[in-house]
Amino acid sequence: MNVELQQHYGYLFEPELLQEIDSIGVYRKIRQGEQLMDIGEPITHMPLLLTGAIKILREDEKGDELLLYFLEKGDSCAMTFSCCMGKKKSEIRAVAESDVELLMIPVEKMQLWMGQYTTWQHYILDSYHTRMMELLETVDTLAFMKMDERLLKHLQDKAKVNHDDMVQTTHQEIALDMHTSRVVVSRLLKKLENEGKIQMYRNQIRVVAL
DNA sequence: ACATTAAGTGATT
DNA sequence: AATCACTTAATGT
Repeated sequence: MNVELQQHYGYLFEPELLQEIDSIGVYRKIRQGEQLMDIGEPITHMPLLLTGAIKILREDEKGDELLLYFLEKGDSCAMTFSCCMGKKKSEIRAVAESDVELLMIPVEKMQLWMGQYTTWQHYILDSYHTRMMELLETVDTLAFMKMDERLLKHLQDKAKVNHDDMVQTTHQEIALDMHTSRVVVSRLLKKLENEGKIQMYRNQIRVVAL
């Protein structure tokens, strides 16, 4: 049995279900920055995160991206639930935020388990709810917060999912994630640094205010 | 030493 | 807050 699986999901599922997940789930390791899923791709599997974090992005007609939320260990992607039922295509893009280990569960199995295991049912519904809440939070952030607040929140989130106050990124990358320009990011970052909330280095930012 | 990439700045809309 | 044009700084070859 996979150690990480036992560790992060052991308390959620009964032994029989864990056993099934362990034998059926396809173990995959993804390096940081690699893409797991793209917009328009059909969804065949559902990911169960074991280690690391994934960022979920939306894209507009022009190919500009916008970060929706992060997934961490113990999380799964809500989009798969709704999409795979009707054999729909993905509406989002998933990119490994850090090195990631995960188990891929075939859609058919996840449907089967819905009827077989109540713990699985709860997990799926609960996960769906959590994703929905996160989505609402990002909507709030976009609608009500100013750029400088959004920027700080983004850095804090990034620090959180990576479990490191040293965020490894460039101004350009942040700008892409937040759908703004690099110049704006640079200026706001400097402001945040003056306020003592962060410290800047090349390719790195230390988040002081967590 | 030179080229490339990241970050800083002032001006304009 | 976005864009342009340009400078400066850090890093790789």
